[in-house]
Amino acid sequence: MTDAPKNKLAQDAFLPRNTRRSLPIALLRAREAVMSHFRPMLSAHDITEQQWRVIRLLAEQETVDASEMADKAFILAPSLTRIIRSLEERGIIAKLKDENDGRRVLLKITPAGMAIINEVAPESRLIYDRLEKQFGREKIDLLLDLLDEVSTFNEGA
Amino acid sequence: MTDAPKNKLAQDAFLPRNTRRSLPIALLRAREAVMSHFRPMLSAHDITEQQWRVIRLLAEQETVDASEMADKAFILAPSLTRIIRSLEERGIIAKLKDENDGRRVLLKITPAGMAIINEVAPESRLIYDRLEKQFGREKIDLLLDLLDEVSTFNEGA
DNA sequence: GCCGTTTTATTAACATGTTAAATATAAGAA
DNA sequence: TTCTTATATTTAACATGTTAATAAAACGGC
Repeated sequence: MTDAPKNKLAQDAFLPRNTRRSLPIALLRAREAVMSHFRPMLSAHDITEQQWRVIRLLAEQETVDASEMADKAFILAPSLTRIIRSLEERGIIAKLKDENDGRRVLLKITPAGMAIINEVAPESRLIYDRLEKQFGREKIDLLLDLLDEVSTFNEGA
Repeated sequence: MTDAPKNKLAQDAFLPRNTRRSLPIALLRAREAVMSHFRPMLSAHDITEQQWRVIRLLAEQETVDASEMADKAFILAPSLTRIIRSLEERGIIAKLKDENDGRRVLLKITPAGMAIINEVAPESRLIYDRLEKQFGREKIDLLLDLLDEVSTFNEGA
């Protein structure tokens, strides 16, 4: 107890918190815990988590342009380009041209895509409801509020 | 107002919540908001976020085997294999053999790696402290507690 | 000690994340 | 109109995420 270990870093004050109390890793862990409940179901329908985010937005809104999709599904443009290409090749979504702006790509769900939505959406809802029931609605709302606050205070930096 | 739009999905009850109240996306957004403060600094030191997670754990613990590293840094084994190879090639960490178990890979920081730690750790601490000050320590603690709960209730599924 | 099983790490293959650069179209100023 | 600038998307290049398969070493029963 008298000697401190020689091989420890000198300035403990500068060391980061342990991983369980590190916000970035805690967010990663929590997200993975949640997604682990959804991934097997999505995988059974041959779609990835990100592809599902794209597809389900097209269930809510007839046509969405790529920029709005990237924003709402929180997917970076280069990833979205690849996802769109893949989903289009598989006949799940269709690309349309915007008559008013030749730069934009409009996205639309196909009947095949709608079929996937109608299969996946209820299963997804069930899983989410179960999570909500186990964890508690109020706690989830509180968590969502806090997360929203974290997401929107970037300007002060 | 009399006719509902034809092209809307029939079973609204099955549709997921909007993206701002979707836990998976909310976690993703929050994480990105936090990391956006760290990424430029890490990038200036030519390391990625994941590489930093590996490096900094080696500042706390002399030697760590790959399994423990994967667990604590929350990095999947295949990703870790590549990160270790990259960091070793750059002389930032070293691989050792475990004399008691030929399967295991032990990791150790090098002097070059230690130099990086001594540069990055204080900057990282500053950024985190600023975030903590802006957001509030109690709020962060509450958030961490909630995230930890989310991360550890997997068994019930 | 032998053999089937388990564990640890790596490899393979494909999808996505990330930044920078390129391309095409639109918008605006001169 | 013409030129410059801004915006939307794509491409390129590299890093990581993700699952399945493989390889090698350890373990356990016999």
